[in-house]
Amino acid sequence: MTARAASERAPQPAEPAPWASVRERLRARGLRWTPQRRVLIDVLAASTGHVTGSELVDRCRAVDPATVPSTVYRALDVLEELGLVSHSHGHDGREEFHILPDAAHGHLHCTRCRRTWELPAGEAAELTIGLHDARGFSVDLSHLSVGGLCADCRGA
Amino acid sequence: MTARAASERAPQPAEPAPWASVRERLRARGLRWTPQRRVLIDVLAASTGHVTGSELVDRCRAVDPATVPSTVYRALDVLEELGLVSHSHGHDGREEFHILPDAAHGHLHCTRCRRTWELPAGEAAELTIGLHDARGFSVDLSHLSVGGLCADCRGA
DNA sequence: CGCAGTATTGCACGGTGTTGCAACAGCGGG
DNA sequence: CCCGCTGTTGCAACACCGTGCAATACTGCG
Repeated sequence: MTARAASERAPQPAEPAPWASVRERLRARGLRWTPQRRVLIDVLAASTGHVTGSELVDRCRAVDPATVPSTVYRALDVLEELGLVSHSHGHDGREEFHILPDAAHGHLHCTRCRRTWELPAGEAAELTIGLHDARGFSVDLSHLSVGGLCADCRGA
Repeated sequence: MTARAASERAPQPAEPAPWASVRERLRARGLRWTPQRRVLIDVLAASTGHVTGSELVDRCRAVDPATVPSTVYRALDVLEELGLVSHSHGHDGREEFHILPDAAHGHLHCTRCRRTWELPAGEAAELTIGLHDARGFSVDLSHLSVGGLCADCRGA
């Protein structure tokens, strides 16, 4: 039966370390563990990459139809403080949440095809360092979102 | 005085060339000159720097109480195509319009004090060139908005 | 000057997020 | 095991912005 080769990230209910400790992390801050937050955590644990706010609201509603948007958004604020998600604004100003940011990075999004890519810190280093030296400005890479045309769309 | 050095593009107050020719520029494209657009142009000509969409709506309403938001936003779209304004998204995803962009440039905004600064193309050159070379991605500088902490707020 | 054609307007409605507030419910203590 | 403190929720209302659609009014033309 599938032996121990389970390390191959397969059927995985996706519930690794970070999410498991959320409850304790909340308690440690005097914050509370509620059914609504549990739902959101479940949804997040089952998602990856980028999601918009309303998308998360929808998914939560799928689990618990009684879900209310404001609660989800407020819960996301809390989780952002814990560093479990980060958000930035897409081309249209809509919120995009980034789940479990493994490393600070920005985003690149094509104005035409709307695809997005991650922008590792390294590629933005000269900008961040330059601004830091020249102006004392400390860039928040996770909120950085660079718009433009991707290679494919430039061709067209 | 200052002789022919007039080439130094400065003296005009708030109603220089660009706005005066808007009507012709619209006509040249088969677009129309309407009272609503005139109001917006007046408002824009009297403003400088950055303004949010709703701020413009308010100012237009001050001139003509019958102003409707959707009309203003659509007019702004048109003016953006003419290159008279450009917009980007502020820290909160709200639209920020930049009037009469003299040169492509991005924005820097402090997450704490909410002040914003312009980011001249030069300072972002390494980023834009780097992305162009490495990924064939062509950055749209005018939509670039970099968040973070300004020197003052970093101190605090 | 009046007409026809089409760009625009106004309006109503939809989507995404935020906020104030009263009621509720975790969580620790007695 | 019940109590109370305080963090949270749900609701309702609001703000900002976009869009579909029918009515309107610029514009160029005859």
